[in-house]
Amino acid sequence: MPWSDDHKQATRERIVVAAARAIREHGPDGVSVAAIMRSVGLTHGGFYAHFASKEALVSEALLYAAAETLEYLEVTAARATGQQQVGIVDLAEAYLSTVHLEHPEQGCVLAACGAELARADDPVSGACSESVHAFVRRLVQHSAAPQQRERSREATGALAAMVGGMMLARAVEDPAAARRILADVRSFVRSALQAQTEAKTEAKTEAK
Amino acid sequence: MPWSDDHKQATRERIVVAAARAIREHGPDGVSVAAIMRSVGLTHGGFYAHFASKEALVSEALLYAAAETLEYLEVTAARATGQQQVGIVDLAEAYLSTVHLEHPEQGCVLAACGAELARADDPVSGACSESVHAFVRRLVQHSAAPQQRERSREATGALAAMVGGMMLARAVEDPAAARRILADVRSFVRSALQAQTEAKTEAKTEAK
DNA sequence: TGTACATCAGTGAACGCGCGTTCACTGATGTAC
DNA sequence: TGTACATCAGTGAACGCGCGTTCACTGATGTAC
Repeated sequence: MPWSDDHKQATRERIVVAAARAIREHGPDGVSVAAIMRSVGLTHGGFYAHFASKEALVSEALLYAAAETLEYLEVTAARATGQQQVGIVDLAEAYLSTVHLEHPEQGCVLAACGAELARADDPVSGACSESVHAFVRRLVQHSAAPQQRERSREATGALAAMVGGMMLARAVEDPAAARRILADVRSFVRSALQAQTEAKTEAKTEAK
Repeated sequence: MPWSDDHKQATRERIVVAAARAIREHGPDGVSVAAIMRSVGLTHGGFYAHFASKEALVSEALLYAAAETLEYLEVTAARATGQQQVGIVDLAEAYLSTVHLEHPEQGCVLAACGAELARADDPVSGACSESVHAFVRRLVQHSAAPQQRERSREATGALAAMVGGMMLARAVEDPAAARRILADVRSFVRSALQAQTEAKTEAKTEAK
C-alpha cells in the first residue's frame, strides 16, 4: 500500500473544510475546483482522486457546514446563558450576532447561499433539503412547549426569522443598518416565543 | 429619426421583465444574456443597445421585481381581508402562500436569490440593499404600533420570517413539508405581532 | 406625392476567458524477498 | 538489513463548452426635398 489511508482521508477532509468555507463566502458557483484545491495547497487535477464531481463535494461540504453551525450555536448559547439546557431564544440570540453577520464563511450555510443550493440539481438540493430538516429537528429539541405541533411552530418560525434576518442584514450595505436589523429580529423572535409560552400558561390556568 | 423612441423603450422594458422573471427562477448567474434576449424574441447582440452590461440589467430587474412584489402583496392582502388598510400580518399571510411557494419566478426576489445579489459587485449589491430598505419602509407603513421603533421591529422581524420562511419552504424537497413550514411561519409571525399588540395594550391599561 | 437619404435597433460571427473534467505522468511510499 | 517493485495521491497540460462582450453589417424606418 502506498502512503497511508489516513493521509488520504485527512486530505479529503481538508478539501471539504476549505470548500465549506469558500462556498459560504462566494456561493457554490463562485468558487472553482481549482481555487478550492489551491487553498489546500494542491493542484486541481488531484481533486478527482477524492470526489466524483464538484457537485459531490458541494453537497458534502454543505452538510458539514450545517452540522458545524448547529454545534456552534449550542456551544455558544450554553456559554452565554451559563446553562446546560438552552432554549430556542438562546440559539436565535447566538445566531443573530454581529460575529455571525461579519463572518458568512464560518456561519450558517442556509443564510449564506440557501436559495442557490436549493435550486441546484439533485446531489446538492437533496443535501440542502436534508440540512433544513436537520436544523428544524435540532431546534425542536430545544423547545419547552408541551405539544409537538407547538414545538414545530416555534422551531420552524424561529429558524425562518434567523435565516431571513441574517440574509437581510448582510444584504444591507450600511453596517449600522445591518446591526439594527439583527436587533429588530432578535426582539421579534423573543416576543413570538414569549407569546407562545404565555398562551400555553393561560391555557393551563384556564383549565384549572 | 429611425423607428420610434416608444418602440425602443418598449423593447427595453420587455427585456427587464424577462430578466426579472429569469433571474428569480435561475439566479443571476444561472441565466445568460443570450437566454434573456431569446425569451424576448431577439438575439444577444442587440442587448448592448439597451444596457451597458449584464450587471446593469440585473440591478434594474431586481428593483423592478421588488416593486412588483410589494404591489402584489398589498393588492392580494386587501382582496383577502376585504379592507383597504391592511396590517403587516395580512401582508405576511399573502407572502407565505402556496402560490408564492410554487412560483419563485413571479415572487419575491429576496427569497429567490437575495444572498447571491447581496454578494455581487456594486451596481447589483447596491440595488439589493435598496430593495431591502424599500421592503422594510413599506411594511413599516402598515404597522399600527404607536412608536417608530416598535414599527421597525414589527416590519423587520416579519420580513425576516417571510423571506427566510419562503426560502426554507422552497429548500425542502417534499411539497407537504414545504407547506407545513409555511403554515408554521405564518403562525409564528401572527403570535409575534399579537404579542407586540398585547404588550402595547397592557402598557396603555397600566398607564391608566 | 414620390424619391433619395440618414439613422440605428437588431443580427450573427467572432473574441478571449474561466470553468469542470480528463489523462498520461511522476515520485514518495509501504511491501516482498 | 538492503534492494527491487507495485501502488496511487498528486501534477499539469489539454479538452470542450458556455459565457459576456465586441463589431461590421443590414434593413426597416422617419425625414428632407
